[in-house]
Amino acid sequence: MAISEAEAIVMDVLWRGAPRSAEEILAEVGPSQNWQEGTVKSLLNRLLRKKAIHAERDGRRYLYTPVLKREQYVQHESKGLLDRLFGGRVAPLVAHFSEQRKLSKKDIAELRKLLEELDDEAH
Amino acid sequence: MAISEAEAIVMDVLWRGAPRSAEEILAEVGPSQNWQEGTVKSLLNRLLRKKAIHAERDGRRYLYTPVLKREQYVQHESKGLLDRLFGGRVAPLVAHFSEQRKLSKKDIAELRKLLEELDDEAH
DNA sequence: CGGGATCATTTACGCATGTAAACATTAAAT
DNA sequence: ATTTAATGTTTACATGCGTAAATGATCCCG
Repeated sequence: MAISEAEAIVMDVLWRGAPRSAEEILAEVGPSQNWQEGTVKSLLNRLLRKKAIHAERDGRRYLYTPVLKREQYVQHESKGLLDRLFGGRVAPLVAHFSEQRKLSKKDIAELRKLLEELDDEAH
Repeated sequence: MAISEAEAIVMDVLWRGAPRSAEEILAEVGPSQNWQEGTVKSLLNRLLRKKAIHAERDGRRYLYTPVLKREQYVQHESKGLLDRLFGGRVAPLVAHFSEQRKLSKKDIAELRKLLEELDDEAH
C-alpha cells in the first residue's frame, strides 16, 4: 500500500533520526504541521499496518524505526512521476525544469560535474 | 482542487487531441484501463467541476476540451516532487537517477547538449 | 490502594477517489 | 405519438486520508 503525504512527513522525521517516540515526533513536526497528538498516533499506526515502520517497547512507550528506507521511497515516487509525465526519460524532465527557469547556477555546476564523472566512469 | 490519478489519465487523452466525446475517450482508454462507460462519465464530470476541462454541446452529446494545460499540470506535479524530496533542487534529483542507473545514453547526450545551450545563452 | 498522569488503541467523521449502477433526457425511427 | 437507442446526470458504495476525540491500559505518587 502506498504511503500518503501526511504519513511521509512522519517518515521524514524518522529518516532524519531513529528510533524516536511518538512524543519526539510530535515535538519535531507538530509546530509546523499544527498536528495534535492523536494525529501523530494515527499516522504511526497506519505506518505500522503498512509495515513501513517498526516499533519496539521502551518502558511505557514505543520507539519507532523506519523499515522502509528513504531511498526506496524516493525511488518509487520519482520513478512514478518520471514514467507518468516524461515517458520514463530523465532528459525531458530536466529540460522541463530548465524551461521553467528552475535551474540554479549551483544546479548547473553540479550537473556539469555529474556528467564529467559519468564520462570518467565510461573510462 | 487537485487532479487525481484516474482523472489525469482522462486529461492525457484530451491533451493528445481535443475536442473529444466521452465515447471517443472511452475507446482510447477503456481497453488498457478496463473502465466502463460510467467511469469515464464520472471522471469527466469531476473534471468539469474542477474546471480542468470544458464541454460544448455537439448535437446529442458533448465534446470535451482541456482548460488546464498539460504544461501547467506537469509543472505542478514536478515542482511538488522536487520540493518534497529533493529540497527543490534539480541536481540532486538527477544525481538520484544517475545512482539508480536510470540515465540512458540518450539522456546523457541530451543533458550535455542542454548544458551547452545554457552556456551559450549566458553568452 | 486509589487517583491522576502518560501512553497506546479504538472509533469517528467528513471528504476525495475509483468504480460504477440507476435514472433521466432527448433525438431518431417506426 | 410511442418506443428505443444514445447520452448525460444523479446516486452509490467501499476504501483511504486527514484529523482527532474517546476510551483503555499502566505506572507512579501520595
